[in-house]
Amino acid sequence: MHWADVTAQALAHKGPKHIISTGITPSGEFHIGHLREILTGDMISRAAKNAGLDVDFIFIVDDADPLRKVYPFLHEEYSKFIGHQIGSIPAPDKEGKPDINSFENGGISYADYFLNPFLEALEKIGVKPRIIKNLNSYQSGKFNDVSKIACDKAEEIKEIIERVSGRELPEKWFPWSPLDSKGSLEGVEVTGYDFPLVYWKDSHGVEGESDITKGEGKLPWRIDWPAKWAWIGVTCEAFGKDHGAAGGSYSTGREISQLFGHAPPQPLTYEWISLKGKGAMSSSSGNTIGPMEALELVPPEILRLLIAQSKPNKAIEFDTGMSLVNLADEYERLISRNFQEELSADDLSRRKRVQIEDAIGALNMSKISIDDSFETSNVSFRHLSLLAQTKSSDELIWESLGYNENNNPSKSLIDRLERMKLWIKSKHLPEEMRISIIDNPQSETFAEFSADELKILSTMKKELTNCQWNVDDIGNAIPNSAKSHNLSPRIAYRVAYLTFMGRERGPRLAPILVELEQSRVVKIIENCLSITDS
RNA sequence: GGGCCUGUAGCUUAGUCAGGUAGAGCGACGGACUCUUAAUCCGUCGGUCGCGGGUUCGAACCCCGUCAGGCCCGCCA
Repeated sequence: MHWADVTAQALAHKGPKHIISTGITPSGEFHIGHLREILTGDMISRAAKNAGLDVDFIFIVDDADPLRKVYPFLHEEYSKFIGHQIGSIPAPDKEGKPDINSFENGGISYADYFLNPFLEALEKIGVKPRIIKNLNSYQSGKFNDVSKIACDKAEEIKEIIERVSGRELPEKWFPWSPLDSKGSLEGVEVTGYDFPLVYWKDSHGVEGESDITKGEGKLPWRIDWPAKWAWIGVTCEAFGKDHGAAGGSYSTGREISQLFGHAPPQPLTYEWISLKGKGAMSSSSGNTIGPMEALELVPPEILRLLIAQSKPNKAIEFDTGMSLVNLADEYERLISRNFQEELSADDLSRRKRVQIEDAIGALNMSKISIDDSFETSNVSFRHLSLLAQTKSSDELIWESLGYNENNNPSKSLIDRLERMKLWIKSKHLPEEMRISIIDNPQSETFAEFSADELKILSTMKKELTNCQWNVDDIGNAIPNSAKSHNLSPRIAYRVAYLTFMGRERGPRLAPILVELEQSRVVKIIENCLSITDS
């Protein structure tokens, strides 16, 4: 059973109606690590729907959180906004400076600046959550009841956090962070509470009051989270391992949730996604691949497959090179499998059955829409990469794939080609996939050539010198150079790849060679022969 | 210091909750297609299940210990 189905089954035991939640703070650029948060929730939702449950899938945008510091991608001018809520401060301009002018004239906030592109990416990936913005929720009174309970039960909450997390809270600790005289949540000391007012003194020595029913502050994270569960009615939430550890915010949250009269949600902890060889993904270090950037390179199904095929508690190492190629290949293998036939095999072991079912589950989770059927494209990722690198126009590519005026390529195939072209142009294309002709071959490559191989190379030169310069004749010339010596064409291909590309295997040579000048190709072989002669 | 998660073939992993012959995919290797060679098909190789102990007729799985990596215990999600 797919991991999402396992969670869905646990939910089914609890009741027929569920609110599945995810949440992210838009404090900087989103990356595909954030995608795991959303997709994990999305996949549970999908599995729960398949199980016949009534599901509401939500994405809480934590834009009531304060700006923690001036991140490397921000201008120093942001230092005056430290501690201010990211939903109420200006978005950065091109230089990373706060665009105060624009913000005051109805421009977007810091939080929306980072959130909006992510929402666009989500749409392409087929994720359609109900968006709940935290700051607005506080301001519109959604938190009123839970905030009152929290403040009324301050001592109980303090006891839970100190006992469960094992840390000591300050004497003056209070479960409400008021906004100070400048609009910051930092350095404010609570001096009293009389519902609905919390009295405070800030770091500038100013005293004031905060109405907890008007969003003049917020609950600290460890209370804010279970408070959201309570007022929204969250029954299931996937969260990162930072929250999942014992003594972490889920541990304290599940107890605090009871104070609000709400059963804690079904948890699912997921691991980080790291960039291969570069450690955890992190917005501040610039060590990121954004969801939009990833979507420019691969179709959304493949991004979904990345998340779907790994169990949540497994760390994912991601890179935009061969990992993506392999993932794309994996996807193509999956869609071309005949699961019904595999499942109906007589000697099917239990293990095998589970594996097939997991594969079906992962594939279903990779669909953009639940109703999508799969399109078998008949062209592999690698083949498309070859065509995109060798053909001079799209028309020639479609022609090569057998399309014509009466038989047009599908929209998704056209999209794939566009992405492939971007990928080839980008820095992400792995060397292994890049097609390059070696004009001046390295002598080491030929040191081990056998007498047979040398004979073939020599014959190949003659064949290529004399043949017509078209795909068919070139295609025949290579195997013929072996056949004329009664040798396997396989050897001729090996020789040809080593000669022209410096490797043992590769894409079909004729379509590549035909793009080069005949004299240049012959010259390459001559160069090789002169090396091997000496 | 205390706690949680992860460790299975060269790589990605299933199996751990309910102990019963370690199972896939990729790669590698070999062969076939008498040849559209990054293709397809067939086959082969490959595992002291991190390590040590214990329980058991039987342990990847349960228990104890230990090593390695990650995370939490700071209003850093």
